Amino acid sequence: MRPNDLAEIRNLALFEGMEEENFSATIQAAYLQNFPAQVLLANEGDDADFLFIVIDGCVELFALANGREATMAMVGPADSFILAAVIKDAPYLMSARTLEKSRILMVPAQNIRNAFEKDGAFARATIEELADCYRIFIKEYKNLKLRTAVERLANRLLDYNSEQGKSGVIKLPHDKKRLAALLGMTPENLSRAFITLKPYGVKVRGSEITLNDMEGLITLAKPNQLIDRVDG
Amino acid sequence: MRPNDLAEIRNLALFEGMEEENFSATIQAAYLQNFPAQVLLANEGDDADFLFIVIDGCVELFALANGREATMAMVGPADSFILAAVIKDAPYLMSARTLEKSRILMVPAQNIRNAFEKDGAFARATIEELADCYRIFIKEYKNLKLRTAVERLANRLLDYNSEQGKSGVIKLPHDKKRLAALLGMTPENLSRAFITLKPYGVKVRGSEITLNDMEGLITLAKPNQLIDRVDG
DNA sequence: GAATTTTCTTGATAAATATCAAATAAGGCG
DNA sequence: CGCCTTATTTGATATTTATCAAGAAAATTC
Repeated sequence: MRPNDLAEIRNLALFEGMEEENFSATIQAAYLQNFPAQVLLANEGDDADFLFIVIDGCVELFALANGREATMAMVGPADSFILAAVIKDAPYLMSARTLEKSRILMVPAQNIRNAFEKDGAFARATIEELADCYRIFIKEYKNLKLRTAVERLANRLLDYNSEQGKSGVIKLPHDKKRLAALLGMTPENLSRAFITLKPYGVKVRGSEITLNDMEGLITLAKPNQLIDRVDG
Repeated sequence: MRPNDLAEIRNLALFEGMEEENFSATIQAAYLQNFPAQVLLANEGDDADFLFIVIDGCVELFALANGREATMAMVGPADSFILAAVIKDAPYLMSARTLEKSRILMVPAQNIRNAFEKDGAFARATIEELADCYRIFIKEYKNLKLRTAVERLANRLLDYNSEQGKSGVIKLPHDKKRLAALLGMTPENLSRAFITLKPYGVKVRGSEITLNDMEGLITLAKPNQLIDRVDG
């Protein structure tokens, strides 16, 4: 592992307050790996052998059942995933695949569990991290249960706009098939949802979306701090 | 607070390993309250002033948006709720109401946060509790995203059957309006879902359900350890 | 840059789910 | 018990979403 990488990892919220001794012991056992796109990192149902942390790139968390596939979340730099399974020493509830070339830190589950037994600061950081991830999923669950497909899309566009500097011009961060899966709809439906949003100033040109009527879009979307990541 | 109650609370997973000193400090500040049915205990959007723990009774967690209401979870004895908001010192993402006469322990949020700063055992118990609740919600999210309404009902019936001694005769723990909301459908749709399950040996007599064809029902439901609480 | 593959869109249709209205059943109360 | 309220079911219909089948557009490969 390069010293650069080490510093970057040390700065992750999860490891920040950890005692030096515990940090080096934990990291010594970890692997920083480069993966190409479309690699399966974890398989739903398998025992939680590793905690994963995305250093660079993008990972899709998904689940399968009854011949259907659901995208559960997209994970980017500085995000960990499947922490709860690692803590419970239980099977992963989600699978994970890289969507692009990605650098991933893999920490053996046992080391994580040892570390928060020994290190109070790490235990507290773990609590924070868990609470954060937990709240994100509660919001996603509310999103799915309380909103129609068009509303979910509208709010997601507002989120992307906020993340990308509120310029009114968005670059979709994933292809539309994946965006559809993330929003809990089919690709065909996503196309139609975009058409439904046309009267609200939403212009689609490939993966570039322009928002020309923020007022109108917000009226339709009704963004909500208790559901959305960022408020439009 | 009666000594009986105190012993009961001491045995809750969350407080079990806590140092005596921290436990009494935490509990001294807490309230054990009796509430009638239909009392709003927490309101979505409010600051997290209390961690709630159900000692007796039943509490519904729900959320509102766009004129719709979604039931998020049902909480029973020994379950805590809205722990993540308390930890993050952030607004509740869900509201909570008693469904029946209930005894609820209310611990001021600040005491919880103090306690896991000071007490390693409590921090670890908090991690476990959070991870458990988190995984339950991931499962619910998968349930909603991967299954049809009829499948969700079929699996819920199998869960209830497992919980209630696998006798093949179930007493629904909530009225059908609430069951429908919990399963993410309308009451009308729940009625029709029961009719759909009739050929699979599901007999409805009020809130008593009889399962006469477990084989068939399981074939339809395809219960899944990675979604359901208990495997049929 | 032409061919090929993949992604995205569109149209037609089907299935799932919700809504509205009314009837029925069940439970609580005087 | 009989009345009244609430919960549940049923029917008719509308809406939402999915599916299937082509096309059109983009991206990739050679």
